[in-house]
Amino acid sequence: MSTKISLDQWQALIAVVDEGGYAAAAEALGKSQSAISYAVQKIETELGIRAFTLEGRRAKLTETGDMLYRQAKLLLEEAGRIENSAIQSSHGWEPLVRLAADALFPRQQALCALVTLAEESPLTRVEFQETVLSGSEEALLRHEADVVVTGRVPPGFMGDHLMRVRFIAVAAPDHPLHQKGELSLEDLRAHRQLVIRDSGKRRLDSGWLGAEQRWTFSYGGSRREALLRGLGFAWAPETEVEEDLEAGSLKPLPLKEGGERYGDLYLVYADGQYAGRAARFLGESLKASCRNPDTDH
Amino acid sequence: MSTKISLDQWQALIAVVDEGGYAAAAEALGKSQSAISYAVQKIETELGIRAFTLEGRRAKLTETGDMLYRQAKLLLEEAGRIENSAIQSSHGWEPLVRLAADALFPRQQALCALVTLAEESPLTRVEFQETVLSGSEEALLRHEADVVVTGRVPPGFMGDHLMRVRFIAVAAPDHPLHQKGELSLEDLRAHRQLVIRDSGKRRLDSGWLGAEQRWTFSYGGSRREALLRGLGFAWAPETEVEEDLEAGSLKPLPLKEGGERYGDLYLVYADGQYAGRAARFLGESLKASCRNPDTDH
DNA sequence: GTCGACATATCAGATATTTCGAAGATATTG
DNA sequence: CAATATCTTCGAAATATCTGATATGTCGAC
Repeated sequence: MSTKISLDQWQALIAVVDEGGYAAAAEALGKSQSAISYAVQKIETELGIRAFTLEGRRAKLTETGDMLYRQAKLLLEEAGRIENSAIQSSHGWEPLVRLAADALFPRQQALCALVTLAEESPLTRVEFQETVLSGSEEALLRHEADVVVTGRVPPGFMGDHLMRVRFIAVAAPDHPLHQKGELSLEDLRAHRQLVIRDSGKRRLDSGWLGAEQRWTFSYGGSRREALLRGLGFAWAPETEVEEDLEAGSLKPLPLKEGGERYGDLYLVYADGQYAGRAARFLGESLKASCRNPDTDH
Repeated sequence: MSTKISLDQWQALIAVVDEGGYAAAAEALGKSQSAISYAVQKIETELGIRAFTLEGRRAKLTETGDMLYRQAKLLLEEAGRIENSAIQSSHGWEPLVRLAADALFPRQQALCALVTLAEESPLTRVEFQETVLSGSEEALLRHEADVVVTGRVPPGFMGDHLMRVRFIAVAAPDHPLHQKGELSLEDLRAHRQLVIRDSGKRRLDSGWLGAEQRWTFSYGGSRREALLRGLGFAWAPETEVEEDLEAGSLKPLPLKEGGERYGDLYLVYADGQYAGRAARFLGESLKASCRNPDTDH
């Protein structure tokens, strides 16, 4: 493997782009302009390409330069991550754990696990991202989370089965669908379905059911509002609508067939066997909370 | 971003592991032994960890060191790739294009596109990997291919729809299923199904159909043999069994319902908009061959 | 136990690379 | 056209890395 270009050199290039100029880059990196200039030139001569062109008195990225910038940025992030994880692997708890959980996962259980973690390691900060459909997978692939609860485990990752989620079709009690007695899936097709938008960049249509009309919500809370107002029906995870069912503000649709759908959720560590101590602890807490759902608090 | 450790230092660590010792690593990198020692120590002091322990007179990786080794190896590969792609982005054709195509994709069309590429750029070498199910996705995620034909586009990648594949259930003419007249899916369940093994590390069961018995083949050719001998039935892409159907050595099963299944194939570039010239050309050829399947040769 | 072969650690000086500061080049601004 | 802003260039200085010699420690043989 060649590797003629050092990380410092890539960093110089990145700084020039991010800071908008050689001088600013030098400032940001605590070096002199000429050092930056030297580093960038070195990249250009070593690779035999031009990363910047002098557009007037301003440096402008070339097409090639843009490619290098993006890739190098990932490279540096990767390098930084390795160093951090090294430090954390020997010392105790990492300072930050990022959890990405599919919205299907009961929020209660996630919070419960986070509380358990906080009790064990109060100094570990937490970032909690709620994702929809491909969002959790994406967080994993982009290394934007350390612990992920997802419905699909991408190839190359190990997933622990966490729980099975039961979906039921629900609507407000005064919704027209509740006036018809037993329903077939065909009956649903004619009514408005309320779905939640994929939080991933690539919007996957989950295609639950080919309803003619569908309204899309970016967040479960707003969908619930719409459901309560009778604006449509939805396939919702049992746990999400439990309270509304008890309160009678939502009622399950009386489907003849296919009245239940299931989805599975898996626990995945972004760093596999090298997950940090806090990540591992959080993962175990999540698993525990799925084994004894009664001990919720 | 911290990045206290340089690529050269990581390279030293990697060489020590790969070559089995400091002295050998020095030899391999064309440096002195003390330089290696210095580099590794620098990593250890900067990160405050120990990568090696002296086990007797031999250096042995610690748990932490093992983690670093693996991650650093990826880091260096990444760095090398960036440099290469930079060089290629300005100069013409890259020297190597790696195509990973799902086995569902008609081999004829893949080869046809490769021939077109070879005519245009004879010096570009080609690596062609045939994958099954998650295998193509995995090739993409691990950056083991430049151009991928896959049934599933992982989040974060852009996929062009290439073609729709029609599956039909087939068996040899003398197979018991052909004696029964019209069949339901239930009838299939009782017979042996011949499936192709997922080529990804994580073996996904595609769960086409819950047959009680299934035999798994790692390669389509061997499954065909088994089909011809009447050892079971299979869901096969239309194009794959075309000839056998014409020759009468296989017959489609007369299913009452669900006699057809469909799968979609997408074209994905591993490097997105920065795909090399040859990769792009190959991708376009693949798309063209799907638009005019008649021009095959 | 003592010795030699082997493997890594350490040290001082040599070498290479990176950085700095100042001066130079070029384009924009008023 | 001067004043300003920005990147380049260049020699000198600072820093990091490397080398070769030597130290330390282990293993196995006798």
